[in-house]
Amino acid sequence: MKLTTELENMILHFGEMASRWGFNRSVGQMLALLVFSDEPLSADDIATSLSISRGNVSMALKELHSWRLIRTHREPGDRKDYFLANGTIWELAQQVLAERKKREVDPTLSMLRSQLMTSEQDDMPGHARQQMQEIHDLLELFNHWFDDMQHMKPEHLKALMRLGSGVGKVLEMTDRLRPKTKMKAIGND
Amino acid sequence: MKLTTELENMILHFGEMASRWGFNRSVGQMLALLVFSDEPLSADDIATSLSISRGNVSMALKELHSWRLIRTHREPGDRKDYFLANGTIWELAQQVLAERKKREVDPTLSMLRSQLMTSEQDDMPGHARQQMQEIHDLLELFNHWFDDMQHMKPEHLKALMRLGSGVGKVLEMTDRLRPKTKMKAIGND
DNA sequence: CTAAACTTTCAGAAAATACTGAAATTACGA
DNA sequence: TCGTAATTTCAGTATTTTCTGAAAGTTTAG
Repeated sequence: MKLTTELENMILHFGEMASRWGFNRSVGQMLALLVFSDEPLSADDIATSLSISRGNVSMALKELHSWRLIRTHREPGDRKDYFLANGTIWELAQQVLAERKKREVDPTLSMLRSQLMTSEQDDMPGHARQQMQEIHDLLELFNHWFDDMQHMKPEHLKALMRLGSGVGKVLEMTDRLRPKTKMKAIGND
Repeated sequence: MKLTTELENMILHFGEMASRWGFNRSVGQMLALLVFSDEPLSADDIATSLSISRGNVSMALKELHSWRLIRTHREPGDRKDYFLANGTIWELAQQVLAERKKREVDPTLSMLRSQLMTSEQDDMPGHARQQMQEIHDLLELFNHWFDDMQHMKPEHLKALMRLGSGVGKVLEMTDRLRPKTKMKAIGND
């Protein structure tokens, strides 16, 4: 696996961005390498291409598996494992977002939920409790919305995104035309 | 600023989550403290409440300012600066997302853009170039959509999120009724 | 202008995170 | 089942990130 300078630069860039995306440099570089490779690569291929240790590759592969971003391919009569990206770019992005939601949102939501449940009329200042409720409600809204979006067909989701805020206009109009539907929450400012 | 155990726990939680949200523990704790406080706090108040050094507070305040998450309040006849959260929870969340987009998406998008512009018919493998194009298109779509959403009124945006994937149904229906609008991209799978 | 009150900076220390490589373990073909 | 090829683990090391506290800088009342 000889890399051109340009591909190499792109892989290095993904390595540098990795920590901002929730994983470490090696994981980022390896994901890029596998996404850009048109054939599955062995762990040794990866270690050689990126000049990192075999042990590091093994740990990073585990991490990538746990994010469901790669899968293993086995060649009959060959003991080696070969690895490749687990789906299209769109699917990988969905997977990353889902995993990040799980790590970045869910723990806080559950902490807020239990806090707001248990403490009834505490010695906690009213303003603090109110702010916690706001954060809770925002995260809950986000969570439901996100789950819903994840279940939409990619093509529908893409079309919806392309429509952008235009969707608001369409819904307002629809609402005016059909005031008995559940969309009536729109336009109440 | 004496903290109750429960408030304290919540602040510690925000500190632990901070690194996943793009800042460090002190910044996370301080943001939580200021969000939950019903009055502006001085740098010394903060250092005392959180048991961290004055220097650390100063650096974290700079960071919070750069994210536009706090603002400074000055009391006439008092030399101290006092700090408070810069808006509602919703506004703070928007601000965090905007800043994260800037740090997590924009650099990669511009790198991909220049790569795809300059290299015409390179020695770069076709599959790699194709994948880069896919990532580029996805990030561009996301960026436009995100900008659009940011310009919507919070109440409209909340209503839209509450509607969830229901919006797809509404649009499909609207589309069937009004096939000449630009929403016709919906439903082509 | 001076001095006290407050804030910022930054070198070094501490803590957290990532990486290496050799040893242990596992998986496979014969 | 055995031997070997491959993978995983993890203790030790290296690197990166964060934090401290003292010194330098800034602001303001008098």
